[in-house]
Amino acid sequence: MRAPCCVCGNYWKRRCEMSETRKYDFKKFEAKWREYWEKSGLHTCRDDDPRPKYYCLDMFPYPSGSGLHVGHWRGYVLSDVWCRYKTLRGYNVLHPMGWDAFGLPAENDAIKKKIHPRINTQENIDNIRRQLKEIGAMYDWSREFSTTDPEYYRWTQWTFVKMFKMGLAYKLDMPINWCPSCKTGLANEEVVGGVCERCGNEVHKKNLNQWMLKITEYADRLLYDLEKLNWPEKVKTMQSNWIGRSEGADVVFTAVSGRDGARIDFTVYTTRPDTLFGATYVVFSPEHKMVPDICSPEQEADVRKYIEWAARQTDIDRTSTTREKTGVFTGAYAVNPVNGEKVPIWIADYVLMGYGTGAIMAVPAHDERDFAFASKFGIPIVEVIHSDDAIRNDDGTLAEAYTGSGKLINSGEYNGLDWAEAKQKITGMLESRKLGKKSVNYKLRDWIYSRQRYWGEPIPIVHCEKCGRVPVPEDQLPVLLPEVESYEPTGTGESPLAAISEWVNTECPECGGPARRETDTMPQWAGSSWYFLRYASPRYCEGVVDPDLAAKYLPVDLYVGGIEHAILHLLYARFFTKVLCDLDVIKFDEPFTRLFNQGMIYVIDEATGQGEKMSKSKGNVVSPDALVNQYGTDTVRMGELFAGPPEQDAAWSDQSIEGIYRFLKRAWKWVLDNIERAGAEDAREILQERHILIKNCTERLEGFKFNTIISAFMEFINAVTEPGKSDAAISKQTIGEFLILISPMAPHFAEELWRETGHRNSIFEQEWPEYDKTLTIKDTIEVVIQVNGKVRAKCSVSVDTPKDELEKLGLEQKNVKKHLEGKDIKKIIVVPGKLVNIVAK
RNA sequence: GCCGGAGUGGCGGAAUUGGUAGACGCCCGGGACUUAAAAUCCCGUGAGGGCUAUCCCUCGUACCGGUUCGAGCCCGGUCUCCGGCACCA
Repeated sequence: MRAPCCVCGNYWKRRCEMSETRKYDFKKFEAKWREYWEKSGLHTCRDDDPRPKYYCLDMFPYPSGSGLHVGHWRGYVLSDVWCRYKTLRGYNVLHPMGWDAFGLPAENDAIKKKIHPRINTQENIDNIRRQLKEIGAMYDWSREFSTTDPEYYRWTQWTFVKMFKMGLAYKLDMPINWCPSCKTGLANEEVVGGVCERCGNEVHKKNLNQWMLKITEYADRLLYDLEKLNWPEKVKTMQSNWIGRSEGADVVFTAVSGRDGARIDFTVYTTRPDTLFGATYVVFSPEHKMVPDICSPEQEADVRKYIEWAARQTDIDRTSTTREKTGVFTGAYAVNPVNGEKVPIWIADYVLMGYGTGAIMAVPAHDERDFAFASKFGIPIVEVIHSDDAIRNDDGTLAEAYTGSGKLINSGEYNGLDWAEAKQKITGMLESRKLGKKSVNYKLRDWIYSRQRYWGEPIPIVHCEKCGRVPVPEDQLPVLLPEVESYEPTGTGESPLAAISEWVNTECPECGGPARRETDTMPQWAGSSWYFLRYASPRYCEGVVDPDLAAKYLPVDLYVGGIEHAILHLLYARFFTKVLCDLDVIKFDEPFTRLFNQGMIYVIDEATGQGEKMSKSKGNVVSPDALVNQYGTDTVRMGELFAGPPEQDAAWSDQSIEGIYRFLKRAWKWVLDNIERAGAEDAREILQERHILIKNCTERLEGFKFNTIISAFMEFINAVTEPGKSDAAISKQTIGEFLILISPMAPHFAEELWRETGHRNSIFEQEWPEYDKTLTIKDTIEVVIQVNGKVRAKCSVSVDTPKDELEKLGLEQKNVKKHLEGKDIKKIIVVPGKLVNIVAK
C-alpha cells in the first residue's frame, strides 16, 4: 500500500523528507500540554508573585444545559490570547473562572428536566468546565467558585444586610412587572419591549410587596463616573440613556375638586417651565392617589371605568407610541400658578405614575403627545414659543407641536424673552414665590430585588410582629437555602420557601419572640454584581474580599463579554461596587477599568442566505467539539480570531477553518525544516521579516486587531518560504521568536515546537521579543510616479533616495513622458519613500 | 420618531488615518505530482477594453456634490442595512 505523506504530500517511494513522527499531529500533544500547564501551576496566579498584576476577566457563564458553541468560544479565546500576551510581557495575570448558577435560567432548565436545581446545576457546570478546558485557556481553576456556594452567598446576603442598614434596601407595595410564565416579579431592566427578557412572554402588572434597592440614590454617580471608563462609547451611551437624567422644575398647581370645591395643591414636573403659560390642561396618571378626591359626581363612573380599563393594559399596549391617546375628564379644574387660569384636569394613561410626580401640565402647542391629545379631545392649543420654523396650517395655527427654540409670546411679562432665558427666569420666580423649584428626574427606577422563586439567595430578613423587619445578624449568615421537595414556582406571589413552615418560623434576632423569615429570594443578578471582587481572595472568611488582596488585584483591568449585558449586569455591578466602596470594603468605585464587547458569531442559513443567531431550537448550532476533534484546538482558536474584527459580528465558516489548518501545517513544516540548519545569524532579508513580524504582531495585539494578526503570520511564512528566501541563512533566534509570537494564539502548537526545538522550560516563561524599527524598513522600496494623481509608473529605489533624485527619476519614465506630452509642469510633489506626483496642465 | 454604528471583488475582510484600493484567507480556474482521486505544491483571479499583450488605457470603495496635487478616509446632502431607546412630560 502506497500512501502519501500527510505533511509534504509526496509518496513514500520518493523518500519523503519528513517522517511520520514529524507531521502536525495535534492529537499527540494538545491534551498533554493542557495537563502540563495546569499541573505545573503555570496558570495559577500566586499572591506572593512580585510581578505587576493584570486582572483579565470573562463574564462568567451561567451553566446552561446546552453547553458552549463556537460563538461562546470567541470571547474566551480573545481574553486568553490577551492573558497569554500579558504573561509574556511580564505580568502576573489573574484570569479566573466561575459560575453564575443561581437564578431563572438554571432553575427553569432544572424544572424542565425534573432534576433538582442543585444537582442539575452541578452537572451542567461539570460539562461546561470540560468544554472550557478544551479551549486551552489559562484559567486559574484554584479560584473557581459558584454563586450558589454557601460560603459565597453568605457575602451576597451580608451586602444586602448592609444595604438594609444603610436604608438602601426597603420593602414597598407596588404594581410591578410580573411574568406569568416564570411566575415571578421582574426588574424594569428585565422587561424588554413589554416581554420577559428570559422567556419572551408578555409581562403584566401585579401588586406585590417587594424588596427594592435604592439604585436611584446613585443615579448621578452612575452617570458621571461613566466618563472615567475605557468602555465602548456605545455601552456608555446606553447606560446614560437608561439612567435618563433630565433637568426641569416642579411646579405647584391648585386643584379645585369637582366633588366639593375643595382646593388641594399638587405638583407637576416639567422640563419646559418656559411654556408654563401655554398649559391648557392638566393630566393625572390613572393611578394617581388624588383622582378619587377631585372627581366630580357626573364624571365618576367614566373615570372609574377608565382606571379599570387602564389597569388591564399590558406594557406593550400602554407604551406603544402609535396607539391613539385615551383619557377622560375628571370634572375638576386646576389653577395655573402663573396666570391664575383654570384649566381642566384629565386622566390619561400616557402619563406614568412611576415618573416625576405622576401628573403633568399639558402644553399642546409645544409637546407632541399633548398636541395629539388636545387635538383629539378638542382642548385649546395656545402657542407660547414663537418661531418661523414651526409648521403651520394655512390659517396660521400650528399643524403640529413645535418643540424647538424661540421667543416667548402670550406669556405676560416674559414676552419677547428667549426660551432658554425664560426657563431660568420662570423657575426663579416660582422658587421665590414658593410655587415650585428646580428639579432633576431620572428614567432609572429603583431595582426590584424580590423574586418569588426557589433557586436564589434567601433574603436575610426576619419579620417580627414586635420589632418589624429585622436583618439576620451578620455572624449568623448565611441563611441557607433549605432543601425542599417541591421547588416549582407557586404563581401565587409567594416563593416555594413559604410552604416550609419549619424553615419560615423562627425567632426574632432582637426580642427572641416568634417571627417569620422572608421567603423571597434575590434575583439572578445578585451574585454577579460583585463576583469579580471575590476572585481576589476566593476563600476569604472574614468578609467580601481580603483588603490587602483587593488592593493588589482590583479593579478589573479588562472585562470581556457580550454586548447583551450593556445595561443590566454592568449597571448593577457598578452600583454594588459604589455601595461597597461607601462601606469602605474596597477603595475604588468602578469595577471594570476597560470593557471589551466581542461580536456575536452567527451562521448563514443555507435556504435563505441570511445570517441567523445560533440557537438550539433552530438546530443551527455549530459545536466546537467536532471541530476540535478534526482540526485541533489551535486551529479553532485561530479560526475564531480570523473570522473578522473582534468587536463585530461574524459569520461562522468551516471553509475559513480549512485555510487556518493549512497555514498551521505549513508553519509546522517550516519550523521543522529549518531548525536543523538554523545557525547564529540571519540573512538580511530574513532578519527584516522577523522584525516586521514582531512589529505587526505587537501593534495588532495592542490594538485588538486579532484578525489581522493571523494575516501577519501568513505573510511571514509566505515570505520566508518563497523561492528566493527559503535557502537564506536563518537563526535559531528567528525560529524561537516566531514561536513566542504565535504562542498566545496557538499555545499548544507553540509549546510543542518550542520543546521540539530543544528548549527545557515552557514557552510561556519566555519574554516577548522586541523589534528594531530600523530593521523593519526594507532597503529597496517601490516608489509610485503619478501624473495628476494617476499612477503612471513604478520605480524600485533605495529607501534613502533624496527628493531631487526621485523627481528626476520620475520625469525620466517612459510612460510618464508620454502623459506629460504637450503639457506644462506646474508643480512636483515628492513624498520620500512613497510617491512622486507631477502636476501638469 | 430619537440616538448610535456600518455600506470596499463571487465571499470573510485589509489599507501605516489624506499618498500604489483590494493585504491575508476562502471560493473558483489552470498546471505539477498520481493509473486515478484526495492531500500537497506552483500560477492566475475587481470589471471592461486595446492590432507592437511580461505593455498600456478606462472605470471602480452605496449614491450626488465639494475641498485637495492627490479622497475608501475630510466636508455637505441622499439612500440602504444593522443595533439601542421609544408616550419618561
